[in-house]
Amino acid sequence: MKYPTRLSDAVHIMAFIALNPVERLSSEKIAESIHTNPAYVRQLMSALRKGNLLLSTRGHPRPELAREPRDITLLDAYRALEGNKPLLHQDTHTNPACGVGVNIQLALRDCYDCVQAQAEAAMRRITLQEVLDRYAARLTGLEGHKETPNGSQDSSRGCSADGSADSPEG
Amino acid sequence: MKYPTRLSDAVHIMAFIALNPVERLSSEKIAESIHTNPAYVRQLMSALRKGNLLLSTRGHPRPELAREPRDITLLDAYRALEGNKPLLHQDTHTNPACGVGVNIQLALRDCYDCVQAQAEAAMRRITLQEVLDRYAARLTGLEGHKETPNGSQDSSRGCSADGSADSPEG
DNA sequence: TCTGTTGTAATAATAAAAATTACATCTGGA
DNA sequence: TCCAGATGTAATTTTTATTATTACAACAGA
Repeated sequence: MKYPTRLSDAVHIMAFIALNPVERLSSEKIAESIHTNPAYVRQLMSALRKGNLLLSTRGHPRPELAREPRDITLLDAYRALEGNKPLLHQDTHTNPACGVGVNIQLALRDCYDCVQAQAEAAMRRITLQEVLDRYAARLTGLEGHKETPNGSQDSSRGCSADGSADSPEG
Repeated sequence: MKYPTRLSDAVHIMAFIALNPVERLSSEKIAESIHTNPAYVRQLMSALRKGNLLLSTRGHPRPELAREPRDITLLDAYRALEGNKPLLHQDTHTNPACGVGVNIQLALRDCYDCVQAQAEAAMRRITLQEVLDRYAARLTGLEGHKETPNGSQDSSRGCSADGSADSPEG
């Protein structure tokens, strides 16, 4: 760290809950898996709860997902944790006396909105179920090496970037 | 701040150079517009130079773009500044003894790669020329309120997110 | 009541980003 | 050649978002 890992940790929490629907699941137990502390886990769970993704009650170590994994998207989690915070950040401290600079940043905002929209569209297509499927595929892959064993969602959909593959700058 | 604004500042620098092809342009002058210090500007310029986006020589206050604005994409700048750093970060500090946690993060990586690919595709479609066009549109918009006055690239292309518009979580 | 847990606030520690300082090196002109 | 002004770059400090930690009231269940 210290790059933000809230989204990763939040998905971790939800996946962990989905994978342990039966047994007691305290924030301490989850924290052990993430290798962090229980209070941080509870903070993330609090955000997920406010985002209507998680159900949990005080003093009761049995958190539940509020919806089916296939109805929880990465974007849902992102919104719950980050609100409307963008992935790319403008510089809002340019010289106000320099109209050129101000307008360049404003022009950039339109462009960043494009990038944000595409990224969010991708996040909206990724469900918790897909993460779980990929997780399961990894586990079986360690022994048999099959693809998407339960395929409740098309995990092999791929994600071709319509602008073609990565090009060497030149 | 302190969200990263390197990309924004780098685009600012390139746009500023494109808009001032004639006069002397010292790093101090550019820094004035960004409202930062010359050394930071030179650091960014150094990265852009190494990315083959900028030409400049020691002691010579006349930086030039290495390519036409329409041949410089946002992704080019991103690569020059950030290399392969992703927009979303995995948590690489999960408990190694917890196979569940490890594999969840690995499953997440595949998903993040999707998001990254879409975001980069969007960045690849945005050129410096488009930023300049939007800048020009803003300036004229302040008086006449016209759209894309010089239209060297279709600035009004828009950026529909194929996953449909933003949905209220529910 | 007692133990264990959650929900939440407040504070500290960590680390990435930007700001700053310093200086060797170069250009162009006197 | 010498000087002023600039760049390129390294090193250090400051700032601040993120995570870690501490603390505790409120609640569940036995």
